[in-house]
Amino acid sequence: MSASIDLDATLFSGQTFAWSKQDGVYQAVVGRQLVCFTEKTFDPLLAQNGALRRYFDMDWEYGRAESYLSSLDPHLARAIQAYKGLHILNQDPWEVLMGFLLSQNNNIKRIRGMYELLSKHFGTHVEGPWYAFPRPEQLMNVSEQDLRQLGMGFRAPYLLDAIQNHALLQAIPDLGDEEAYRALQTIRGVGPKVALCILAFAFHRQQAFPLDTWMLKVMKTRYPGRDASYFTPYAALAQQYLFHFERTQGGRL
DNA sequence: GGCCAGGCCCCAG
DNA sequence: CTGGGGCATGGC
Repeated sequence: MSASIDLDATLFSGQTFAWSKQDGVYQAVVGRQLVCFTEKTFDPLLAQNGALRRYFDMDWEYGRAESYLSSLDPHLARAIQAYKGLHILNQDPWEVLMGFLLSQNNNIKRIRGMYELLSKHFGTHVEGPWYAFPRPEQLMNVSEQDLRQLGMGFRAPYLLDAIQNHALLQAIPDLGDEEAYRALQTIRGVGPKVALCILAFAFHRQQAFPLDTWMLKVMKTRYPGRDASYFTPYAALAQQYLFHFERTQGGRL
C-alpha cells in the first residue's frame, strides 16, 4: 500500500498516449523497455524499479494537494472524489511535445492511433507488437510527404519543425515558467495550449493550466471570471481533474 | 452524414 | 490585439 494512485485516471486522462489496457493488463513502452503490470503487480514493480517510481510521480504531495483543492469549491471536490489518486506523470519531454502536436483539433482516440503509427514506422522494436516512440535522430530523414501519407495531415510540417529543433527541450528545466512558455512556442505548431501541456506533463510545472475546448467550457460555466491563479499552487493538477471529469461525466451536476 | 476533436497559423480590421 | 476561416482526418 504505497500511496494510492488511480491508474486508469492517470493513464487514460489524455496526458499520455502511450498506454493500453486489455484484460486488466496495462502496457506501454517507457524509455526503452516494455512495462507491463496489473493492479496487483503494480506495487511490487515499483519497489524494484526506481525510474518507474519517478515516472508515476509517487513521491509528490498528492495528499496535501487533493485536500487543498477539495476545499476550494464543491465542483472540484466532486471531480477529486471521482478520480482521487489521479497523478501527473513525469514523461519524456520529446514524447510529450510530439504527442501534443498531434493533439490539435483532434480527438484522444485518434491521437493514440497516430502516436502508435509513428512508433511502428520509425521507432525501435522492443518486443511483440511493441515499439518505442522514435527519437528525433530516427526521424531526421523523414519528409513531409512521408508524414502526410501516414495520415498526420496538416500537422506534418509542425512535426518536422519539432524534429529540427528538439534540442531546445534541453534548456527548459533551467528556465522559469514564463521563459519556458515562450521558448516552447518558437516551435511551429506549438501555441499557448500545447506549450502548457508540455510544461505540465513533461516538466511538472504546477502552475501550467492548459485550456482546451473542454476546459474552456468548464471555466465558462463553473468558474466565470476566474483563471489559473484561483487554483494556486496546484493549477496543473486541478486542470487535469476538471478536464477528465468533464470528458467522462460531463461535469455531472 | 454532419459535427466535433486536449489548436494553431495567417490575415484582415 | 482580436476575430474568424482554413486546415486533414476519423470518431461518433
